[in-house]
Amino acid sequence: MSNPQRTPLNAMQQQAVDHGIGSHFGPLSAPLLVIAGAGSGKTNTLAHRVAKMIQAGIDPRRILLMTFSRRAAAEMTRRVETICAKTMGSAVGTALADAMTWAGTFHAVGARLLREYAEQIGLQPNFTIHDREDSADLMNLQRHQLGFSKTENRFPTKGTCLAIYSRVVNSETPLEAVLKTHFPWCSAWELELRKLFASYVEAKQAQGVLDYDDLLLYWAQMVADPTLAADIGDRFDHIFVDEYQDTNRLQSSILFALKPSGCGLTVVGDDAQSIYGFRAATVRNILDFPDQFAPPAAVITLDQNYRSTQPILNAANGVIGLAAERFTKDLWTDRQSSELPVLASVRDEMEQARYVVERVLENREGGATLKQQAVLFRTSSHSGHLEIELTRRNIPFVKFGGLKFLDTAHVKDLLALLRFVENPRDRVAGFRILQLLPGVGPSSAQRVLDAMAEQADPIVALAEIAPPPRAGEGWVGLVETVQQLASAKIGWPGEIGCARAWYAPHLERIHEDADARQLDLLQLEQIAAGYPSRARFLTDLTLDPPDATSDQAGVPLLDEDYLILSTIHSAKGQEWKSVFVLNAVDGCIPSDLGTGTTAEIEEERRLLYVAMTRAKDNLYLVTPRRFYTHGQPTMGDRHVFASRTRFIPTSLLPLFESLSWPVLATQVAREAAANQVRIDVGARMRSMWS
DNA sequence: TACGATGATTTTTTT
DNA sequence: AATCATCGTA
Repeated sequence: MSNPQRTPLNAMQQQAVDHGIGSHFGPLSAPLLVIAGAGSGKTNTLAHRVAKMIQAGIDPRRILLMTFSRRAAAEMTRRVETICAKTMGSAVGTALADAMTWAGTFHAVGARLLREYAEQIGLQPNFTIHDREDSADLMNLQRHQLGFSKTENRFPTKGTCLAIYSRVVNSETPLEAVLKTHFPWCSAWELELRKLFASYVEAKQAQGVLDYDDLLLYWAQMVADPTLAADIGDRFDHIFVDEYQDTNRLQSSILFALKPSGCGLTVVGDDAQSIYGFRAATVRNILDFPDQFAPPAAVITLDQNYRSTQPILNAANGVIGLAAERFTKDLWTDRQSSELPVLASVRDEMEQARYVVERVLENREGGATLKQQAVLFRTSSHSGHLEIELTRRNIPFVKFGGLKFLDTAHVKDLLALLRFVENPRDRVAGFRILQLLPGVGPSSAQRVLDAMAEQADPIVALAEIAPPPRAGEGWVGLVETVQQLASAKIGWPGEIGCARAWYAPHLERIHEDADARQLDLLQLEQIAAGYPSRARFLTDLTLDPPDATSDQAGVPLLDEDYLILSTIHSAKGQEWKSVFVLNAVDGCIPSDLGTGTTAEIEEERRLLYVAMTRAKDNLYLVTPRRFYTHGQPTMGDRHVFASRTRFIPTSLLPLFESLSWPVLATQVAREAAANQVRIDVGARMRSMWS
């Protein structure tokens, strides 16, 4: 995330910065929508606007800034600080930006407010938060309890159930409609699903547990009460929302409840970059925003791009220009270049990996560091071959998206223990921990948790319960550890060391590669040391997990150079000198899994657009002519022939430089082969007569 | 009741 | 490749 623009603000940017500030509205300006195209200096503009408000006397603690990731929030505050420091003196500027305490994701801000208001809305303040997998596990428990796991026809899996539930909540749409449009193959289960969801909600409440959706849902419910809405809304003079195209109905409901008049509201986004439809985000939020208010919100469009060269923009505009729905703008730039984006055809994914590595190294020779280059892909697994090739050639890389550190079993085990101590009614955590003991399975665990749930103090109850019959000596160790952790005698971060000491022998017993995993846990302990308390650690980690994985355990040091590998989704808001897009073929982009509706296909098109617009100087789209389908029992061959993505039809080809790699492979090979041949013509001639 | 083995079914993207 | 349900065995 370098600064794309060092020149002064352009006219439109300045207008966005100044809107409503210093007018008769005062700093509490009328609502503003900024349509900010890719690379249009959005972050910079927004940071200037925030800084200007602070300079105008607004208390930074009364500014709410909601971004898509914590990383984006941190970047924004950093920029605000720089700007303030320049104009107000560095000490003052830094102090003011430090006071921007309300910067984070919707979910993180929601969690913080809910803890504060817990008592008033009937929540226990020490609630724990379930990540996606914990939620799925709880859903699974209810699914079993209701007997849906042994229906005659297969009942939807826990993941599917959760996805349906989540969409109902986030899109504020009835179950029936959600099933019909997004999960038609589950329509027959509507009645059972309704029952399941009811029981899921009850379980969460009984256990003092919230899932991701609850953070928004409870918040929305809270501000549905006018008194509370006014109370919370008045805490903020101004609310900024970034990436507004990727918010859902629930989020916009919250926003309008906080600021019903729209005064003090700035939202920023780009309708052409809406790529989170699968999370119930709707592009309507941004398109309909102006008309929510009377008079309508002001709209300012930033369409000058400071990032990419004109040929890259031409290609990107070409792709998005074929969208079914017309978009609000075309991007343009001053950055001329004679280099067209490359469309490289390679034999298969192996060749693709080699091609990318060759180009990356070549670029490095040309002066670009590894960090200035990124490889993007639709699905996490698409980078598999590349990762192997990079490892083989000792090129360091960091991967964003896909499987994470926190999703590994051993990390989850350790966190579950801490969460169980934090909230002993959290059955998913308890279930997991209890079953780590040899001789304890689902039913023993169930019994223990039932007995704990009945008592006022579950921790005390745990010590008094008769141990499960086959739990053995491990039982005492667990009980003692839990009590010790709960007693608060050790304190934070010492507790995690204690938890790890208990877990170590189990890790040893369960996993072959215990040593490598042990290192992960040590790293977790390091991370834990940076948090003030157990509660904060658990909350922050689930809401903002470290999102990178690399070939080594842990992320390389900051001063090391490494190549970026990322899913397109995780690449949002970022930019690199050179960008490679893997598998630009039908079946990958668009993914053949979700090409049911036109809306889904359109989202895939925008995904390619997002990927292309990350590039500053060089863009390479790679298309393997065939790739191997792993897993699915495809009839006969395990590979499938691929064709160029449908989003780049022949009419767009002039915008690219098409090439095949390895260059002239067959020709070179033929020449080489011809060179190898040695025949003795003379001998043949002689033998003709013998 | 715990737990390993076997056979069937499968969605990707993330706070 | 991975997960889930069910069955057989201790």
